[in-house]
Amino acid sequence: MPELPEVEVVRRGLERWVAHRVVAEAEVLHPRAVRRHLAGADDFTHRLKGHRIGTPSRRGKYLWLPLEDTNQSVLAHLGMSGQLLVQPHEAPEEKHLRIRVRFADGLGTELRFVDQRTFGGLSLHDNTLDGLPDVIAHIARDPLDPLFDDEAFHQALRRKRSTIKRALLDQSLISGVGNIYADEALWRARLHYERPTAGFTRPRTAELLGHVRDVMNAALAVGGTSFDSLYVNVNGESGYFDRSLDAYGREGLPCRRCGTPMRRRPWMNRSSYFCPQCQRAPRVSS
DNA sequence: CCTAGAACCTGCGAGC
DNA sequence: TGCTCGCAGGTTCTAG
Repeated sequence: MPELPEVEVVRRGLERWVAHRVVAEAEVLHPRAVRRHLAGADDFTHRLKGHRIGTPSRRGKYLWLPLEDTNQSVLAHLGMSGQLLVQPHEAPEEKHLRIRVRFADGLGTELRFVDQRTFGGLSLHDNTLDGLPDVIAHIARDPLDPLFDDEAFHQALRRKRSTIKRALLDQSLISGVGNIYADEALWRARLHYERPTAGFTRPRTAELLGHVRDVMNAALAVGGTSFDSLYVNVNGESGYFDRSLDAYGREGLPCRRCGTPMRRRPWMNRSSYFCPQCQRAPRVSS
């Protein structure tokens, strides 16, 4: 479940159902799921065994499980279709089950990484001094992080010679925003996705960040966005925010503000949804 | 250095 | 019925 609210829903589930348990055995069923663990699948399983899981953390769309009494964490990225599920041992194997982790306790459940498209995966890394897996040191803080620096983000926008949606999706500037929440925040802010970032004023940046935070918090409150069974929490349940989307997926439907039919435009191998009336294209579009 | 675009995967629904 | 095409919530590498 790709974007920040969906990943945070998963993190909370792991905190409740997986934290403080000791790994008995891990099993890698598809090598691609551990490709970011450069030492390979055998090394991954060997190093997990016998360690206790600490409190799960998250930055943007990445989450990680610290291994207590080590300086390492299991890093997880869900990619486009990854799921982390807590399942009873006897539950039938999912079609795209890639990794299984069993625990040394009598709770009767195991952790499963299921991923249809295999863009996601698990890997083990050393932590930096702030307790962050070293390979994601370049990922910016996310907008729900109390230490996110609004002013630094604004200055970064001004320096870029790019457009606003590209910047929102740039995980080294601001993390956790993906295609859905970018379109939602831009609709709320009445900004066209191809607005150049260089001309952003401080109030405009502040307003946009406010909308990013509002839409993510609203989604989080109802368990995230899921259009289908691919995006679920650790118990396999869907969130409800798809009912509250104002832009994403609403091609041809009336804008909820002005009634103008919403449009979809191919953009960066995906789509951008916007209201042609409320979100006017910049005069010089590149 | 920077930015834009393609590549990486599998499956589903629409259209022929 | 069955084929092909376009599309899907992300990241990363390459070309310019």
